[in-house]
Amino acid sequence: MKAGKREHLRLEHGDESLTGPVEDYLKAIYEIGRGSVSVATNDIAQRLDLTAASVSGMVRRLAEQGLVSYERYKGVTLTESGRRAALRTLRRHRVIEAYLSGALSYPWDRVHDEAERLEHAASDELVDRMAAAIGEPVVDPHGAPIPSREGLMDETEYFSLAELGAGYAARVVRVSDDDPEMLRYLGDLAITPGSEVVVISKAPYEGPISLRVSGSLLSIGPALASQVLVAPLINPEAPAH
Amino acid sequence: MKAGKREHLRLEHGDESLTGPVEDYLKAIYEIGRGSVSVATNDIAQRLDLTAASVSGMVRRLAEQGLVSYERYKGVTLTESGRRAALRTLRRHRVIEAYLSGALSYPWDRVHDEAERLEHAASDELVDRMAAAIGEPVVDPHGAPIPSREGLMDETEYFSLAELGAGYAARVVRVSDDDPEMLRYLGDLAITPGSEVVVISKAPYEGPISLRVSGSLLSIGPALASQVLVAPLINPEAPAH
DNA sequence: GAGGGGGATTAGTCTAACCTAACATTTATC
DNA sequence: GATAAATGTTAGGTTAGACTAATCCCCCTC
Repeated sequence: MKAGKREHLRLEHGDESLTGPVEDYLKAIYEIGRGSVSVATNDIAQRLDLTAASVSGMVRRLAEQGLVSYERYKGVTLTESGRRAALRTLRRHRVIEAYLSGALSYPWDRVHDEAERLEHAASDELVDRMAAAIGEPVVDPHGAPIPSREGLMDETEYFSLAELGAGYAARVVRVSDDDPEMLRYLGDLAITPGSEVVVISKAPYEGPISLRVSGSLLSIGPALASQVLVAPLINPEAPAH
Repeated sequence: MKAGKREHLRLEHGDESLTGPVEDYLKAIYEIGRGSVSVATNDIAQRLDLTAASVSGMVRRLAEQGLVSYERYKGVTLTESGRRAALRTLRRHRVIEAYLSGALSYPWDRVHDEAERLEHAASDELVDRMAAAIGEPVVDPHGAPIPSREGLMDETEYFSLAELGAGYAARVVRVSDDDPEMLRYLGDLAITPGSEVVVISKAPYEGPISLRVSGSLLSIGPALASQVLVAPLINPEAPAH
């Protein structure tokens, strides 16, 4: 059913040395639970493309290591130490993405996969040097915020483009980063962090959304629109949900 | 006795996807045997800091994968495919070292350890971009030759500074790269690839070697001198062995 | 050609992380 | 409040790669 055999590597760059898979679990738990909410094991399994049984096993080990708190059949929550580790990995990942894009002209649809591997091998020193070399970026190429060295991250939540009402203008702040094909498509449409969009109309019943983006008119489906986070512009009141 | 538990990671960046440990074995076999000579399992064990038993087991697996040819109690030799894989890893390692040093100002005594981890995670595309970004270097910061994309490497052999006779001048071409403390010391002495040394005198019975390096006089032991490879200058005949 | 010494191998364990299949628990529904 | 559906967990197996302890094989010496 699943990806099959795969092996692991204990990381030894600096701190407490977690394995690659452990870092991936912590990152997933953080991202699903937005840092604090309790997370279902099945959701972790889905995100990491593993079986639920594997996650149950790993989660128990994470609890033994004090990285999560966990009660059977209830969810999983990061402990303070797990949270710090997750943010450290997240910082590595996003700094690497930003560096690949900024310093080595990597196309934005390919930085994610490369960073996914490098984040487990790069030392904190390397990551800090990368960050310094490109001017201490605060977001990655997809607009995701980069945690600080100290483990602080901007946790502002944004509307998705799908939630924006007709007539409203907004600035794209972030797009989801793990589907290269989708990223290429968004890039073609000029829907990238920083660009300005105006919702011209929204067809009912999950219908297409018409937009103006940098002068041109285009139309996208709600599934895609929901992957684009925006900050509303000008309009005094927040758009209706 | 040894380093204990450690886990592994299947690499999936591009080619045939070897595990980190497998890449390390192939690299070690290549470096010990200079690419073609048959290598003793114990020598591999020593270099990788593993037990001989572990190496025996792994070498059998490598043979099954067609990466080495191996007959029990005889040595191990890389097959063509193993040789290619070794050179690919060596290229990754050295390009990364050169990049860290050239683009991120990493000190030369720390690039080795960082590259040792990154070489298993970086894709060939990333390595090629790094190489391009620093002008396609042909040697790493310690003077070791970088294999080409096509898997060709300069295999010139050099004398060590310990073999150089009194009175001879030479240019340092390469120093061994895996001992950070030694590298810092060599750096302090200005014994780095490209610098010119003259052997003033050599005390007998493994005694100290007096040198002139960039104007200053200094004296080093033969153990250190043997870690420094040089190309003789001017003098018509090769120095006596 | 009979030992010995040292290098190399096998035998048997261990661990992390995964899997499938079977079972348990919680939640939702009537 | 019983039962079905959904969700989660255990049991047991696999793999790569390491380890220790015990043994084997080659070759060198006498």
